[in-house]
Amino acid sequence: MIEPYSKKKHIYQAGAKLFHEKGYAATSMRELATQVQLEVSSLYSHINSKEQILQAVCFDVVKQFADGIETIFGDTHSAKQKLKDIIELHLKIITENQTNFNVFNKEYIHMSEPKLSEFLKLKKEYEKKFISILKEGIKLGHFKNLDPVFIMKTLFNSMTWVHEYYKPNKGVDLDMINKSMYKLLISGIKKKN
Amino acid sequence: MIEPYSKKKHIYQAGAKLFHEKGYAATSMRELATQVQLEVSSLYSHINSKEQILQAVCFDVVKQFADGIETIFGDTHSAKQKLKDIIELHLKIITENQTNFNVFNKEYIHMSEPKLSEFLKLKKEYEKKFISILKEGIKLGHFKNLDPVFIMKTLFNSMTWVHEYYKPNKGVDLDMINKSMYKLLISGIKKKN
DNA sequence: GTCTATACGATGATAGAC
DNA sequence: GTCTATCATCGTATAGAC
Repeated sequence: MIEPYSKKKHIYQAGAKLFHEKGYAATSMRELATQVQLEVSSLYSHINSKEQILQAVCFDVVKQFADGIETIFGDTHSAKQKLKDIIELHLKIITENQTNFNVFNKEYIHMSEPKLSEFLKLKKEYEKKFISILKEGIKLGHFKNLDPVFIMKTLFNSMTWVHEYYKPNKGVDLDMINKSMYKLLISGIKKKN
Repeated sequence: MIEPYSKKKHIYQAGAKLFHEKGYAATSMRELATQVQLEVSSLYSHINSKEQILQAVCFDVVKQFADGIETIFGDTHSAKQKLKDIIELHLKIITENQTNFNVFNKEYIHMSEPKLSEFLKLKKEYEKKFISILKEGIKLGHFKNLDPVFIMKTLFNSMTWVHEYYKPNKGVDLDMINKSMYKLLISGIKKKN
């Protein structure tokens, strides 16, 4: 293996899993220690604090969003194509980081300052680019004339649950989810006649 | 006042607010006591446990959903009209119970058995009625032929954030949100040409 | 109903031996 | 790096005086 087995990584992953299942505040270091078969105190040879694990997860995910939107934002496609790419980006991140995305989405609030503000800043920058793409599409008359913030929030939240649905070994793959979600979000529930 | 001031109700409301702001597990009884200007021990003259507050909130909201969908399910409207009513029901519950809805949506997991199972049963029953309405609309060719579970989950989550947007004193009222959301969900982001 | 006092287990984190 | 032992604090909840 290029990447050698790392106990540190193991602790981070087990931590994220517990945060996902029970919530950050309800997860104890003792439980995490049990999961990775160490005594509690031994954890601290690998990490500095419980919150450090949360920070790593949240920043990892928010950076994936930031990088993704920067690429989309920077290229020369139409607003319509960019929106399609954004939906694809979301679904890719959510399905590829099921555990981490959930922690990012629900538990970030438990970070303390100054990390919390740093995190929120990255999130805000992402949203600004998202909104400006929506604005462009509205201006060009391709998207409905609704508040872009309203559209963005609706879109973002509409996709937050898909990790529950994603079962790649049972025939529910990313491509199928992409197509269904795109149809639903772009042209709505109503069937054309 | 018809409804006399009740310290018990005050405690429940303050509790829900804290659960909403900090999460159930991260909220302490000491903090709640401070909020309602009592000593911790005095709280227990009004409530039996912290979890009791969570239970009250979660069951209150899930019953609003259950009652609402039963009415919609039982009447003679078309599937299209029923779906419109469901969207309206969601938005009404979310905006009228901003704090409680959030706790219901994010913190229910912290209930212990057997209350948790009881709660999940009510939620499931609600979802079944929702799905059967979607199935009917699909069968009649009014809705797109997508997995009704996929549609339901997307719809539900797309609306979970609107309490952040609802500012009735600043011109953002329920009627406006209803119209925007209906447009967006039924016919999508794409503008007709 | 509210208080003071307290029970007592769980919490995140550290010290120091090996 | 891992352990045992321990710390200080906080958690929910109770007992009993007033």
